[in-house]
Amino acid sequence: MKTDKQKRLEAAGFKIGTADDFLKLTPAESELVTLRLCLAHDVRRRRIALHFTQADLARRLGSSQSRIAKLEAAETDVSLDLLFRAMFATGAKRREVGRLIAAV
Amino acid sequence: MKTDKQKRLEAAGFKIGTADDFLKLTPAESELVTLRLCLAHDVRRRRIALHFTQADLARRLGSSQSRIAKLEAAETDVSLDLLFRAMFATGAKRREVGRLIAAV
DNA sequence: TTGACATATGTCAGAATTGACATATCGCTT
DNA sequence: AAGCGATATGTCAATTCTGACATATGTCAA
Repeated sequence: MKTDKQKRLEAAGFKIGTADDFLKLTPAESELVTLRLCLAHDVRRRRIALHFTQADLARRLGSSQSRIAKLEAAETDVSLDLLFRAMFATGAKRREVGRLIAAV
Repeated sequence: MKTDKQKRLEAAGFKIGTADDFLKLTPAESELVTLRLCLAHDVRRRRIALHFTQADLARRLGSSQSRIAKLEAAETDVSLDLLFRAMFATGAKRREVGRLIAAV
């Protein structure tokens, strides 16, 4: 879900850093980018806390190690669906996920 | 993102109601279904509160009226990506979305 | 070094999701 | 009843996302 703006900038040689909206993203776009980043980060955090390898989590999800690597790197071809399924596959409940998302 | 179990049951003539896991869903599946339902419901609630028609919201999202109808009905071919983009397009912030998701 | 294990990166054909469109149905006013 | 605006439902070609695979890179111990 790469925006046109992101595509243009990346074509020009720029990369998205951890900061969010120093590019002129609409508020909605910015919220979405941040959401993806914090989910990706938390999947990794939770996976490691469980002493799972990426392959372990992939097996649990019916996915593959390479896709988990991309997911944790928040690559643009990873869907929110997969991110949430990964969260839930690490045992997260809605309450925890909600708290994560709500955190400023 | 229809699970095999859901597919089997629906093939046998059953329909998913508003209740969640009276079918034998794994906890992860159940969390995902509930998440989708409450997002879909809240998009409609927020849209109506803004006095938007489905077509209005669709325009704002670069989508179409029919897709918004499907989204609000939580049809299975609607992605979480679209659900979240719709939430943000109604002006929701992560904090509100998080609270919604965390709510029991 | 070598080997073993974990993670990263690139590719691709198949699957899922998309917006667009047509059309049906509903609710409401005249 | 007829007209109108809003919503629902079905279809489909194009786009996006997917798991699988190959392979590269990194890390650590023997």
